[in-house]
Amino acid sequence: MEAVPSTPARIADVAAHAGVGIATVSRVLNERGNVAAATRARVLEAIRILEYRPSSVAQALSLKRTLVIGVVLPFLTEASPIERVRGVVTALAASPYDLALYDVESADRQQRAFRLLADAHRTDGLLVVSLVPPDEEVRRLRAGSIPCVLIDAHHGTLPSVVIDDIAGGELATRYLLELGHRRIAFIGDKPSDPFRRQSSRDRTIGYERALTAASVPVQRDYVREGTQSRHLARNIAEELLRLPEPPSAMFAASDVQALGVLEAARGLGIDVPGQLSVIGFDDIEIASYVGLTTIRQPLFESGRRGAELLLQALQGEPAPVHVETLPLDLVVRGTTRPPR
Amino acid sequence: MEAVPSTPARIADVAAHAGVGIATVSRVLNERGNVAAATRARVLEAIRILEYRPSSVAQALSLKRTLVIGVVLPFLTEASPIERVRGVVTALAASPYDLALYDVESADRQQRAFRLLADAHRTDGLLVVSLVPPDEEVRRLRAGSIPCVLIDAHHGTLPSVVIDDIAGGELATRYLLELGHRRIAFIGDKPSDPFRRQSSRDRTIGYERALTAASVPVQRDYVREGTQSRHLARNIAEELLRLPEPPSAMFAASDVQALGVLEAARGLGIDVPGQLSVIGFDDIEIASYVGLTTIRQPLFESGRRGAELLLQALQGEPAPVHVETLPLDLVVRGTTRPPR
DNA sequence: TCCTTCATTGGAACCGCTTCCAGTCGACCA
DNA sequence: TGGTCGACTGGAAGCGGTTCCAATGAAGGA
Repeated sequence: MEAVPSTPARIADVAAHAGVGIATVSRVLNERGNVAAATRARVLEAIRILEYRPSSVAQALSLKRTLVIGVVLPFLTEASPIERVRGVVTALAASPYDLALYDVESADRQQRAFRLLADAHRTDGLLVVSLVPPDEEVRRLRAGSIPCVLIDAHHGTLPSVVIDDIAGGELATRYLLELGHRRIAFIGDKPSDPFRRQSSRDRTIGYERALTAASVPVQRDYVREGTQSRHLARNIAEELLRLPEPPSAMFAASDVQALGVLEAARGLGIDVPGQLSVIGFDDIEIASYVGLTTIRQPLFESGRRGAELLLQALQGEPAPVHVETLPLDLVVRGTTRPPR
Repeated sequence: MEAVPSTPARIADVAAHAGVGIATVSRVLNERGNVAAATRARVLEAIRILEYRPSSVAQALSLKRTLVIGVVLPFLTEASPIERVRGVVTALAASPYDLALYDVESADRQQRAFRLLADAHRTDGLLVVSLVPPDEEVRRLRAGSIPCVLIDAHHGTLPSVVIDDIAGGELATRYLLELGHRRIAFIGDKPSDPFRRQSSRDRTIGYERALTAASVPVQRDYVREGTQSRHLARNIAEELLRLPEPPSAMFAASDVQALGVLEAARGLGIDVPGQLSVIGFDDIEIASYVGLTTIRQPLFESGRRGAELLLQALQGEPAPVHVETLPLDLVVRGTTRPPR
């Protein structure tokens, strides 16, 4: 039985044990070649005996890279960001990079996270989800030459992976229009939300555009906003359904909100899709369970793709500041039907 | 306008700019005191001008701590681990620690993750979720004196945060028995799953124990196993419902599986809870939406608590190898009712 | 007035690894 | 057989911090 040292071995210990210089050990470790087979064997044996593992911290300092990729995102609470993270994890699995997660629920957390990450040392690259880093931090990142890819967000000088939210809003709305609906309500994010997603606003634009294209006037009281929560969406939907002239269809800017709508309808004894059609956005896991008609956006894929772009940039490839737009699909399930 | 240096400033730059030694800058940075107010001001000014941020990598090397906590977990795919991670994130938010995420979907990923983490340098502490690290790695962690807390898993020599799965299984089953059910089926995880959770097996034990206590014989063909997926659970539930003498109630080892059961019932036109009662386990977000009766386990809390214990250990407090058992609650909603 | 005390300060060692660079030495060629 | 070449090898200089320790000098006490 080989003795286990009480303190982890350092490269010098290995060198001493093998009777070689530390440079040689390093060469063996990094397969730099130029090491005699016999020497190599002795070193490997010493490594085995001492259970030596190089300190990644020391390597990071020496090589000026950490092999860590930071992922900054708000709303870890929700289903869709999680799907994106899964995509990132998958893409990173085959790489030597670790993933550090920064959830920013509040504005100051956000501040802190970016500050931390822009310190040019903690991570080699950054993936920012559904958030636009302040210009100041973008400048810092650039100064530290830390590549950064945005997912579900736009910035003039950063590559990003997005969907066309306007088109998505149009797609959903047009579908409802084609079914014959004319009284179509929209439930999106609240503009006052500091984290308000651009995406929600764009979906609103798409919604209005589709209505206009179909010569259906946009009614102010059919366009409502709450935060990304089922509960709030439910309240809003209830209000809408109690209107003198309630909508015959609702387009929610996210599936989570659509669930709130369904709940409201259920609570009020309103049949879906008999009396009310509902369409969501995202196609999260539960959507298929509930049979929700929705616009599918490739969440998992967005994370994977973003991570791939970042890895490329990390490889030194000249990752152009390009915007990659992922496709959207209308997924028709059971919550939509022509109006009576 | 102050010039922004092209390359990030190092502590020596600050020292030079302020006309002091680097030791003094470090003292200011770490508020070690013993620095004249005027000197301090000059240093701070230099830091501001140069936009200096200490390199955490260099600090890590020098201080022998990384300020990173690793979280290892399988099934990032699923709702419940995510809830736990949220708890961890919350607990860590107030601390100076970052969170590195290691998702282990396969056995070799698992191997790799533990290997990486036990290298004694990458993280200061480890949180392992729903997984038991191999003894070999536990030894390594101990050798590197990296504290480790288990969540939803047991190990003789490591502190952990768990629930009493046996009691949970009993609680669910007893409730069904009290409603008057006698033909109660159980759907759990497959034993052949390499990641199979101990928890599922324990719930089975609780299930059997409750039946036995009520003098209801355990029927082999009422106890089924699949993996943690809605789809498989659905298939299994369909089989059960097609039995000559189908169960009047089903206890699923997780809410996700319970959803599969509900789906099966819906597909077969079987009314829940009219003809079939269903109870799940976990109380994930959707459960309340669907109105699923379930056993609530504090997922978020488990992550928070685990992180707290780890932080304590990191503070040098003698974290005893204790097992913290979190409480379970029966949450009665709409999917259970006495049999006809 | 001289010495001790103590707040300040900076030099230098060290954390553990990579790598440049110079030195060794046997092999091969003319 | 002398010289050149090239495969190996190890010393030492960073990477960017922290901190021990000695040095400086002004203030306080005898």
